[in-house]
Amino acid sequence: MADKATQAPFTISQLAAEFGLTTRALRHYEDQGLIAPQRRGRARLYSSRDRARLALILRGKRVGLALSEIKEILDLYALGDGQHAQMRATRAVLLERAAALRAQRVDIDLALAELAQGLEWIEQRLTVPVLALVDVAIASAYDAEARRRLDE
Amino acid sequence: MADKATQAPFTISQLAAEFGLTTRALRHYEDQGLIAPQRRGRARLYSSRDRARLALILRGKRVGLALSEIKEILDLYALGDGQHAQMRATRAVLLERAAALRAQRVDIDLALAELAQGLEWIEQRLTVPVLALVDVAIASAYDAEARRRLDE
DNA sequence: TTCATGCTTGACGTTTACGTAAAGAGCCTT
DNA sequence: AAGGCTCTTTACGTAAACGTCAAGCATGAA
Repeated sequence: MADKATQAPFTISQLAAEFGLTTRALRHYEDQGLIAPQRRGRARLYSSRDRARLALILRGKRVGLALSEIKEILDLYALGDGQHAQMRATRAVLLERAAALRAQRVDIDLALAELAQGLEWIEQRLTVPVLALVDVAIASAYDAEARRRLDE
Repeated sequence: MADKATQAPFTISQLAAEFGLTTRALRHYEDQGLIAPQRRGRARLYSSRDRARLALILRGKRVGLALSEIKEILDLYALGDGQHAQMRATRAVLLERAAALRAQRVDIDLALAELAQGLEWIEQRLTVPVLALVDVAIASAYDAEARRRLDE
């Protein structure tokens, strides 16, 4: 019944391996106050609770939260008083993040559109046989702008 | 006919203002070998050609190219020999960028989906009247995982 | 001549999330 | 006792694109 491989107290390298992280990353999270495993001597011992906490941290990372933001949320729940207040605060953070992500998405779409234009421009010059040199001279937006005035 | 305000040779601050950049940024582009205006004494004088080049640089930035990548493309066209070869190289870079952007968009979508889940989770706990505490206890994925085994 | 501006070249600082040594401690095995 | 392995702390390094002084020329106006 009891798994022997990954049980109760985990060493840092066990947890790192399980989540595909480096031990450095885990120590870093600790440095930043995101997690604080017990010690047996100096060595860290991660409990299941710590493991769950780490899972939350990684969730935060996946949605693009900074470690500092994740810490804020985690700290909120540490207080554990007015549940609703914490939830509302967390919701605010997440909504902000969602808005930021959507904004990023828009930027990406714009960038893709501009890229498509550039590619189209190039594709034409690569496709059109040497005959259509006229078109090239006309359609060239870049060159047009660059050559309109050749001062200096 | 001739605009007096922004004409032929531009000073660094003029160009910066026109494109909404800082002079530092322009000097940085120069440091990185992206542009090289003439000098009158030590002062930089940007020609229309430089201005067009800067416009291209900013295009590159908008689509998410690194300055080093923009430089590569620019350098390619500086050679000016086999046109097609340059275009193909540029196309390759742009296609790569497009692929990267699409990948980023997928990541964002995944993040948004995960965020939506988290928000839903929170929203329920905020909405559901105190009566449905049972549901709370059952549905809680995070808590379920965290509480299943409270070792230590 | 003296100022105010605007330009110049260094050159270190910033941000984020770790990477990468370096040097040592603790524990188990041979 | 000597390795060998995993753990520890300390601390500088990294990447990108500039930001932010600092200190000094240069030029046109007063």
